Amino acid sequence: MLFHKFQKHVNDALDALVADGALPADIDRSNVTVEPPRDPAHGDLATNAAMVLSKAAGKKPRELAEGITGKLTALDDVHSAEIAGPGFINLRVSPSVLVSELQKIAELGDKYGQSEIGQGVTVNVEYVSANPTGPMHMGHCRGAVVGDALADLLEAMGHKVIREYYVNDAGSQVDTLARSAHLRYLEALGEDIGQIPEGLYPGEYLKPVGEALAGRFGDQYRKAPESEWLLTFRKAAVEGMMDMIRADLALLGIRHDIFSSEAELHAAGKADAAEAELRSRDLVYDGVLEKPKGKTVDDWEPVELPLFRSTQFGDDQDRPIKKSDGRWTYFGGDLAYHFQKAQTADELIDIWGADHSGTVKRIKAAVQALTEGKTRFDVKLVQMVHLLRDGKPEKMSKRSGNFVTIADMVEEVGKDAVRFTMLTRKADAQMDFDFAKVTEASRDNPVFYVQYAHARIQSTLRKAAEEGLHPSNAHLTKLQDEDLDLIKQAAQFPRIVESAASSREPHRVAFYLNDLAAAFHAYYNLGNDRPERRILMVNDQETTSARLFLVKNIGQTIRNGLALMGVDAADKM
RNA sequence: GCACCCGUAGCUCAGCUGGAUAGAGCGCUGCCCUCCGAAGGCAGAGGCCAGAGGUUCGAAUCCUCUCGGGUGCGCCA
Repeated sequence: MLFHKFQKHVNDALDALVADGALPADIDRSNVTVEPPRDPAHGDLATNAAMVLSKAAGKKPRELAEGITGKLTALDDVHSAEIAGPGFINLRVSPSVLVSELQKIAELGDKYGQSEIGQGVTVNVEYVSANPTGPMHMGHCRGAVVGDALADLLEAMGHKVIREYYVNDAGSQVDTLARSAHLRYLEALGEDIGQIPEGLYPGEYLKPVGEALAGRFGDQYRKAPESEWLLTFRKAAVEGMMDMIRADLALLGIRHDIFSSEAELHAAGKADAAEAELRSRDLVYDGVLEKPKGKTVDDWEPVELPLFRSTQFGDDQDRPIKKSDGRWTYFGGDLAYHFQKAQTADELIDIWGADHSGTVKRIKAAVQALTEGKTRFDVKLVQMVHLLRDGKPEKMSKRSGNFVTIADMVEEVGKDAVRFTMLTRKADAQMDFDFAKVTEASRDNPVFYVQYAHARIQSTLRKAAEEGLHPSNAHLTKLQDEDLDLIKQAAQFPRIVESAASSREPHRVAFYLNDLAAAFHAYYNLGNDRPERRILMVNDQETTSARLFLVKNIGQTIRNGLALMGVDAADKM
């Protein structure tokens, strides 16, 4: 990859200066960067090496820069190296470097942009993890897309990735679900259930579950006391909900490797084991919490509970792992769950909705305590999405009556628009999702704009083929400045993917693709005013073959980027 | 009261983990289709990066405080 190549060139130049005695051998180079400058007029790449190292080297930046440029200009890959500003070294790369990068795209195909920096490191990405009490709605959507795209990115970096969903099937909300299902079961048996009572789930999505239960058990549990059917109904209802959720996720192209059940976790004694471990290290103790501040609590009574010392890790207060009735708190289970995940992965990532931001500290504390700080653990918070239609808030769904489901969204605008749009904002900023705008065929809709670029490329290739013109790498020396500039844009791709993966910010790929598409559209339009800048020129088949080769691989790059976001590339539209 | 996130052009947002004169789209002004997809492109105007301190060769970016917006804060999940 082009950037690594020049990083190496700079590094070699520094080695050479060390050999010359011009630099101390043990100098810290970790801050040396090789990046494209913000202003293209400054060249293709710039390094800050001279500025960063000047102090330790005991030399003025420009003096050091002269030594470095001296080494760099001797290289074939370097067309020119100039010192600028406070000590930047601006590099222009040789055309041959760009041409070989283009060949690289063609050679690697779908794999262009991938890397091996993640080899040998397993990352567990937990995302969605919606409660199994109803269908997926838009509140889950962004986290689902961001988590899935992040998993794709990490895989592209060579990581082994485990995509995991934590099923909260142990809490009291599952009892509520079971009772709601029982009501639907009675309904399926022909009883008039009237209004769904307050406190139960009113959604019609439970009807099929009730029918299935009626089919399975007949009227066995019609009159039976709750204690006889609750467990059975819980299990069946959760399974029904999970089937529905899996189907909803499939609409978005999302599939998890593992669904971990909270109930099974407890049944297997994992929480007990985690508690015992933490107690042995005095990180869990029995204590009484103070009355919460800032909120009036009517029924507050001080109770002794097993508490995790999360304050030792920066949390505001210690957190209970069990309730006064002896059952595990959500946190108690989550703590054990993360410990379990850490057994099979080197790094953990959780994708959470911003409404859970208050619990980040305690779970980070727990992971740090349980893994003794050895497991890297990030919680990525995904901010709220406001649904709009033509700029006006839209909260209701026609179909479900009370909330907009993922199925509604995908049905209306399509998987690609949903996924791409969810990635057009950094995750920690709130975003608007306007039903009217995400399907608009215009410049300011990035989904369309990028897909249009790809379709335009495919169309050009088709048209060329009709005229007997084909892409070929036989005459790439015919490529001129504007062609090479487009290669430069494509050559950024591996770097962008790498930075998006390491910073855990999948939206960078979306913004990059928008830039690449813009560069292509501008390139394409050059031919409007200047016939010699057209891609297809029947009287110059050599240049045409080279440009077709270029354009074809721009298409490849766009496709690869879209694939990382789980978006299909259109060949025509 | 406390914690977390956000504050960049009139509007919606980027800003590559600290780099050079802060970018893009929309909107506004003026251009480019007898010509590969104009569903596109080119050019122009538009900024005290919320504010104040600090860190350093260098800050929109890191630290502290203030202001404004959002989210959350019980043994819920």
